[in-house]
Amino acid sequence: MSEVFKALSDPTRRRVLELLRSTPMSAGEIGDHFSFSQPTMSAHLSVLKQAGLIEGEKVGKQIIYCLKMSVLEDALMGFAKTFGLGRDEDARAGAPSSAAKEIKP
Amino acid sequence: MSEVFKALSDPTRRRVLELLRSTPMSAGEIGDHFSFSQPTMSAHLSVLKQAGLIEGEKVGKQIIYCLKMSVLEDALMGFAKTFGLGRDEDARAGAPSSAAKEIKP
DNA sequence: TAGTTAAATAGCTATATGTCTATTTATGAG
DNA sequence: CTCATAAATAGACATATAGCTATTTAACTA
Repeated sequence: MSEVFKALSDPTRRRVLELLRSTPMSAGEIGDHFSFSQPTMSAHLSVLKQAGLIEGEKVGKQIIYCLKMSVLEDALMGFAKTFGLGRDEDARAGAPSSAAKEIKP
Repeated sequence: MSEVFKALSDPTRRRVLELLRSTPMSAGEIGDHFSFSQPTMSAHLSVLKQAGLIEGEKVGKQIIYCLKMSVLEDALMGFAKTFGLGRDEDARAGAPSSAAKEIKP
C-alpha cells in the first residue's frame, strides 16, 4: 500500500503508467518518452515493479513491461472505499462528512 | 498531485486521515493515537496540510484539524478516472485492458 | 505579570530518493 | 568466438524524509 502510493508520488512514474495503459512496451521504448538516462529510467521501472504496478517479461534482449491494472485498481479503489469514495456505496462506519447524501430524511 | 500521493505514502499519515474521517480533532488529540513525539506528529500534519488534505483552524490554544474530503476525492478519483477506474465510466481513450467490459460486440 | 499549556520551529542525525557515469550481464548476430 | 545491443547493477552525490531533543511562539489562567 505504502509502496504503491510512493510509486505514484513521482510524476515520471505516473506518466510511465499512463504510457503502459495503452500497450505493453519495452524498457527502451518507455525510455524514449523521457530525457533521463537509461539507468534512471531503469530505477523508476524498478520502483513500479516493486510496488507490483507493472510486470516485466524478457523477450529476446528486451524486457516488455505491462501495467498490472488490477493492482492499481485494488490499491486506489480499496483505499478510496475506506473513505466512502469510489461509488454510491456508503462507507458503513464513520462520517458522511463532505458531499451531502441526505436522501433519506 | 504528487504532494497528495507523497502524503498518502506514509502509513501514519493515512491513519491520521482515517482518524479525521470520523470527526475534526486537535493536534494533541491526534497525537494521542500515536507514540511519536509531538514535533514528529506536527511534521506529519504539516505534510498533510501542505498537500491540502487537511485544514487547521486555531481555537484557543489548540488547532483543530479537519479532513478536506473533497481534495482527497479529487486527487484519488481524478487519477483513477485517467485509468478508466472509479465507476462504470469508460475512459474515452486508450486501452480497456484488465477487467472485461465487452458489452458491445 | 508570571506561569502553564498547545503547537510550531530550529537544529541534528540517519536513511531514502533521484539523478548521473561507468560497468556488468544477457542475448542475439556475424 | 567476437561484437553489438538492451537492460540491470555499482557507486557517487545532492537533496529529501522521518525521527529526535530543545526552544520558541501563542494563548489562556491565576
